[in-house]
Amino acid sequence: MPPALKSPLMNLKAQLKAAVENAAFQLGAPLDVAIQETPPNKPGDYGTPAAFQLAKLLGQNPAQVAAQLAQTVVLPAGIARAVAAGPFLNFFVDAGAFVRAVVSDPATPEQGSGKVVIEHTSVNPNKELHVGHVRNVVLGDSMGRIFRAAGHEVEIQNYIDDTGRQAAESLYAQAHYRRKWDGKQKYDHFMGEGYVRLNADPDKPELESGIRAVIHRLETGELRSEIEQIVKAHLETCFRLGARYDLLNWESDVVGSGFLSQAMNILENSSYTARPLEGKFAGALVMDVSAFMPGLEESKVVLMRSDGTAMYAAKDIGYQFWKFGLFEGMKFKPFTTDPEGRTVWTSAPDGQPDTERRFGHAAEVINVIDSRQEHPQKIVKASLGVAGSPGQEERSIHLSYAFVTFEGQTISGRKGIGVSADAVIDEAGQLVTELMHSLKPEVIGTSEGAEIVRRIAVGAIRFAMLKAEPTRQIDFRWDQALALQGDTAPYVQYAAVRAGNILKRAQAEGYAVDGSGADWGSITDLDLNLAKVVARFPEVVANSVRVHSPHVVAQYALDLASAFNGWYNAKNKEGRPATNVLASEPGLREARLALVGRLQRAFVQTLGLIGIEVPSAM
RNA sequence: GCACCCGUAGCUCAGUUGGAUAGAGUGUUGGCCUCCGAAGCCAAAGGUCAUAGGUUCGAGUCCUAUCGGGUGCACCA
Repeated sequence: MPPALKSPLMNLKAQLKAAVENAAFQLGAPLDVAIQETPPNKPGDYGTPAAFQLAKLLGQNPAQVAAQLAQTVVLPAGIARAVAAGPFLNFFVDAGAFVRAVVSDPATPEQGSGKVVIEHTSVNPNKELHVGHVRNVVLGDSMGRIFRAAGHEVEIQNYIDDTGRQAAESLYAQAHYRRKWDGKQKYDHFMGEGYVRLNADPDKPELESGIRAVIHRLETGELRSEIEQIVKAHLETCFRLGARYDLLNWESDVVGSGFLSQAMNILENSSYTARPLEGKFAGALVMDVSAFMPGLEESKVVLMRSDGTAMYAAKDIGYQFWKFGLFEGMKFKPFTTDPEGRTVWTSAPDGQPDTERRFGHAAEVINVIDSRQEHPQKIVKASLGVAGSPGQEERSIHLSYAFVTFEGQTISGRKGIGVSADAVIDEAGQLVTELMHSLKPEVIGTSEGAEIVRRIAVGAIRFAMLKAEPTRQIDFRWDQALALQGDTAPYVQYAAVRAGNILKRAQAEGYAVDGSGADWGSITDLDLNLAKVVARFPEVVANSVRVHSPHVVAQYALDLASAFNGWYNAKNKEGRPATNVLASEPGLREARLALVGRLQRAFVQTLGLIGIEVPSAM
C-alpha cells in the first residue's frame, strides 16, 4: 500500500504513468513514459508523448498509436477522459474532484531519509559580512529548510577559521593602533575598520612579526574570547537574515581533536598516497587524485609539507571526514541562543564529549562555498574516494555559487570595496518603510508595522539572492536587490496577504472556509488551472533537492503568485470579475474559499522553504 | 596553455529525465480601481536560444569545434 504520506496528486501522475505503460505493454512494447502538464491552448490537463516512442518500436504512425492508446488505456479515478491530440495522448481531469483533492491535500513531499549536514556562512572572523556573504548564508539556510521539508534530518554547521591570518590581522590592528571600542558600534564593523587600515598601511611589511605572533597566540587558544565576540556579531547579522545554526566548528578544535592526524592515517593506508624520498615532493605526504579528477596537469596534491606542517586542504579533509562520521573526539558546549531560543552549539576544548552522536554522522554533506574554491573542494571530495568510501565521495556535495560583484568591482574586504550586509538590511527596511508611509500609514510606528517591514525587507533581499541559479554571476545593484515589484518576494507576499484578506472577510461574513458546503461540481476551468499550480509543490521540492538549489522553489513561488493574481483578476466576457469569491453562488463560494485557503497555506509553505515569512498586512 | 562555470527579448533571468507555437520580470506604448486592496491585472512591441556542425521521429536542453565573458590551476589560507 503506498504510504499515506505520499501526496494523492503525486499518485495521480504516477497512476497515469502506470496506466499508459500498461496500455503500451498491451500494444506490444514496454516503455518508461513521462507525464507532463499540457501547454496552454492544448486539449487536456496532463499528457504524454509516449506515442512517439511506441510508434518507433512498432514501426507505425505516432498519431495512430496515440489514438490506439486513447482507446486502450484504463483511466484511473479522477481522470474524466483521454484524447489523442495528434501524436500526443492527453487526459482531462475531473475538475471538481481534482480541486477538492488539492484543497484537502497537505502536499507533503516524499519523505527522504538520511541526515544531511550543511555547512554555510563560514565567514572569516575579522570583519563584518558583505553582500557576497549574504548569498552564501541564504543559499545554505534555504537549502537546509528545503531538505528538512523533504523529510531529512538536517544539521547546519558554520566553520570558524579562528587561526587564520585574517583574524590575526584584525586583532593585531586593534592593539597596534590602540583602537578603543565605544561599545555602540557593531563589533565586527569596528574590527573590520582596523583590518582595512592595517592593509592600507605602508608600514605593514614591517609589522609581519607582530602579526605572526598573534597567529601563534590564536593557535594556542588564548585569544579565543576575542574571536567569539566577532562571531557573535556575525551571528547577529545572520539571524537578521533569518539564518539559523546548529553548530559552530572551530578550526582550532578540528585540529585539536586530532581529526587532521586521523584523516592522514586513513589516507596513508591508501595506495593513492605516498611520501616520496626524492624529487620535488621529497619528504611531503602527497595524494594522487588523477583517478578521481581526470585531466589535471599535476595529479599529485601535497597534504603535509616536508617540514611536517599541514596544508589547508588537509584540515578541510579532516573536517569533512568527521562530518561523515569517520571518527569522533570533538567536544561541544552551548554557545548562544537564536531568536527562537534554540541553542546554538559550538565545538570547544572544555566542552562535553558527544556521547549521543548528535553531531556529524551525515549521510550527505553539502558545503556552500563560492566557485573559486572548486578545485580544493574537488580534492576534499576525491579524498573520500582515496579513503575507500565511494558512497560518501558521491554524497559529498559542493554547492558552488558564483561570487557577487559590487557595481562591477570585485568585492574586497581587505580594500574595503563593497557594502556590508547590515547596511543592505537597513537600507531595505528604509525603503519598505517609505512605501508603507504611502500605502499603509496606520501601522507605521507600531510593533506590527515593524514586523511587517522586517519580513518584507528580508524577503526582498533573500529572494533577490536566490531567484537565479547559483552558478549565475550576480552584480549587486541597489535597485535590483531591493526591488519591491515584479519578480520579487513582496510580489509573492502581497498575493499571500490578499488571499488571507479574502479569508478574513469571508469569516467575518460567517462563511465556511474549510470546504464544508462546497459544491465541487460548479468548479470552473479558472479554478482548476489555479489548483494545478498548487499541485506541483511536491515535485518542486523533489526537484530542488535533486539539483541542490533553492532557485527552483523561488521560481515556483512566483508561479504560484502570478497564477493567483491572474485568477483573482480574471474577467468574464462582459468584463466583469469572473472569480470574485464572496460574490460567487453559494456552493461555488465555499469551494473557492477552500481553494483560497489552500493557496494561502501554499504561499506560507513555499516561502517558508526559502526562509521568507508572510506579513500580516501590506 | 589546461580545467570548470556562463552565453536565451534593450537589460535581469526562468525553461522539468530531450517533447506540443521558447516564457516571466524590467524598460517602452496603451488600457483597467462603481467589482474580495493597483506592491496588482490585461494588451502591444521586442528572439537566427553566441556561431558552425553532429546525434535523434523530435534539440534552448545531449555531443564536437569555434568565438565571447567569468573563475581556478602553490610544500598560500
